[in-house]
Amino acid sequence: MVTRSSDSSHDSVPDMPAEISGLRMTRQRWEVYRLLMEQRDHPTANDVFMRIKDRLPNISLATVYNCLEALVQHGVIRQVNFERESSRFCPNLEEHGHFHDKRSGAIHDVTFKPGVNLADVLELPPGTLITDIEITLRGELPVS
Amino acid sequence: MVTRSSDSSHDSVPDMPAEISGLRMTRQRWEVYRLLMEQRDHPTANDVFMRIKDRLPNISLATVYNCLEALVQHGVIRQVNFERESSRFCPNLEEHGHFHDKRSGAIHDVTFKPGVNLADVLELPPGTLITDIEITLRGELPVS
DNA sequence: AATGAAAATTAGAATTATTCTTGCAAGGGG
DNA sequence: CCCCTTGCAAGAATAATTCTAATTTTCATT
Repeated sequence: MVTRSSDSSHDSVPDMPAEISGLRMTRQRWEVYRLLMEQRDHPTANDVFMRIKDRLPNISLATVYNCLEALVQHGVIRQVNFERESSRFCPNLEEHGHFHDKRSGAIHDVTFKPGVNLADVLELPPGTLITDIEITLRGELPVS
Repeated sequence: MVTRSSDSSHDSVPDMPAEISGLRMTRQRWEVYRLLMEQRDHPTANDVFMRIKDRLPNISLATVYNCLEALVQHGVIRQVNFERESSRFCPNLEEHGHFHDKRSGAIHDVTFKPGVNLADVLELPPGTLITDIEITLRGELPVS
């Protein structure tokens, strides 16, 4: 009978670092972060809550919200909103938008073509400081 | 003492049409629509509710929501979301995004530079059908 | 290892924007 | 004028998120 070793040197799960981007790591924050990195399908807070119960059976939903907020505020993950639906969370820190495929319900990351800078294609007064951009698209991917 | 004439021929307020874009006009829908056209500062449903009480003292907030929803669904106005804040409403039907100025709190419409088509600058599988695009920016306009 | 302050977690209550329900009113076609 | 559909009002209900208060953990320091 094989059981999970408490010695992490023989599996692929990385050890929890003391902090990420200045955010002190706790067991809960780490597991939330790890889950997002491993399942990059833009889960909601409640999705995270349900999925994480395997590893942290006693975690509360409020803690999931707290962890997600802390990770967002330290720039480790991004929060994504579609209309008025529940917020979703995304570990992709590259500049990108999100495409919501009406057929499958899935959300896909969308990048700009090489060399394109969004600020360059918009009519903005010179000197405008852009701190954050959010692009969301809805539609249907080709059936292929 | 000058009072508002019940004969509309001498002021600039347009008469209520029977319908707009296939949506049957009612007094409530018309006043909501007119308010949005006249005050293009992206009000929330509650803003509309408070502002419209002059003209329709008995309107209910639920009716404001219903009217806004009907107008949105008939493509007469657009619904705009910033993060998880209350939805805002916008009578500008041109393709445009929204810039939220952190300094003043105001929201400004932002258009693309001439000739730019967003679908052309994004990496999307050929054949993707885009039905809706939402672009929101946050930052600071120059002090000027 | 014990101590104490600061930070994090938990459970559940509270909040807020929005939607739903129900009964009534309006209005337009026959 | 009557019927039937549609819209409106008022308040209840819902759902996502945030807040509160009490405990627990962490971590620096003794």
